[in-house]
Amino acid sequence: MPDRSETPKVSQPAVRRFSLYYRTLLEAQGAGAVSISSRELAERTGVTGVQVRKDLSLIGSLGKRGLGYPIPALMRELGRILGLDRRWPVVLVGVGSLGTALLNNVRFRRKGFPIVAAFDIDAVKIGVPVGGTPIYHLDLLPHVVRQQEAWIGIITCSADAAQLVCDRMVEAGLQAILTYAPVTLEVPPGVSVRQVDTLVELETLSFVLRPGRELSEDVDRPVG
Amino acid sequence: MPDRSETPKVSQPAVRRFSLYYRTLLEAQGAGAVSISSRELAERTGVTGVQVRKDLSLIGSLGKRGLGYPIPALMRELGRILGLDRRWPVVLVGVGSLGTALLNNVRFRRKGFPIVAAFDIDAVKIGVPVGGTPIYHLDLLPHVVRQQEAWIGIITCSADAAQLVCDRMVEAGLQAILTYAPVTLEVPPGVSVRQVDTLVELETLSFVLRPGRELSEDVDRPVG
DNA sequence: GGCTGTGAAGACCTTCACAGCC
DNA sequence: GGCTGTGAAGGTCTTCACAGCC
Repeated sequence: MPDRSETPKVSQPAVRRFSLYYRTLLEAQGAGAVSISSRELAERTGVTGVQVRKDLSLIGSLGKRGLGYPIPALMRELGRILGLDRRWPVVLVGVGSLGTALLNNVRFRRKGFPIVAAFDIDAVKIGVPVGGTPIYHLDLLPHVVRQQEAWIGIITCSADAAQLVCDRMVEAGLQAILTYAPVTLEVPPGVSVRQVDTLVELETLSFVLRPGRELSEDVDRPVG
Repeated sequence: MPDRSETPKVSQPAVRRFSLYYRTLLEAQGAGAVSISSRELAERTGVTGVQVRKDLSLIGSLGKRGLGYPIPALMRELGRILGLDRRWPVVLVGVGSLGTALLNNVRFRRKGFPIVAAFDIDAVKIGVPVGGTPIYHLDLLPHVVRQQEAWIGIITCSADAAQLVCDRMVEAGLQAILTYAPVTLEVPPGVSVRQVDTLVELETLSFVLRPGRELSEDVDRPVG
């Protein structure tokens, strides 16, 4: 079966690097640059130059030998592959301190991932906007998801409630979930989950620090 | 050269899974279990059974065929490998909303990673403890790091300040840094960096959601 | 029957070496 | 000289198949 898709096969690690490249290109463009070399892209993202070229060769021969890559064309392609050529409304459940921190971050809105609504079950929190985002009762989730055409949900509630919240998100039609709760979520096929867990990160660090390692060496810099 | 170390070579992905196994063992132990099968460990962490057995075989033949793995022995070994057999004091720089959220999380203290001090340069924040943690001026970092014997630092300041804060952490002697700032940090060899970036996670999700993918499929569930 | 342990195979990802273009 | 592009090699991680034990 021929691959009709315009998007080449790109691995999970490559997606993360693409995201870093895109950010760097945005900065370089803001600084007035019109093209950029794989070496500079590499230095500013913490990967090797060959890796950058290999990654970018996947999306076609955009680079000019001796010159580097044209920033506008590269951004257009990367943006298309990452799905950044549109706006992705996001909903958030769990308006605790972490949820509040995310709601106060204007970066997501600026980058095309506006948190359009947040949900909780605490009557005290409902109705009082945080960072300009309205807070609704969790029961309104399906309605708002449909109305706003949201596909992505963020879970910032307690570990105890996370699976229940996840189930309701799936029920409401969300197909991608980013969770900060320290539990493994079960989802039906077709739904993507990403988990951010600070404790796991700290334990990864204590692993490299623990006595017994022969020599300190750089740990790679995955984007977490 | 013979490997005198008691710790087998364990890959980065394996470390993350070990962390998940450890958490699950803790839960199972709390529920009164004394042994656990690879299948159950697998289901509760979202990895495959073979993967669990392969991982655990690295640390010696602790399992009993037909019975599963003895929880206490397994936890002891995993804990030793992850470096959880001691307490790791942590310092944090940047008492904004994200920093505050982390300071209010009691989980880190309970799990052996107490945030013993936080730092900022905003006079309004200095001196007012958050979540029981004292807030000092950034200039005191080296002193507190030495006094508390901290090795791990968390960066929750703005992107602009992150590299400077990172440099001061390294100067103060920290060897492991967990950063939430969306910039690639440069550190000397011997210092480990982990980065958590919500926007990169969201872009990873928009990648799987973008139109053009032939069929929805599960994205693996890496832990942050 | 249920379960662990492990060499071999496979899939995946990165690095190397070098060809090719400006 | 500077830089990109890419097949081949190398390395790492996961899955398979099945042996072995309770």
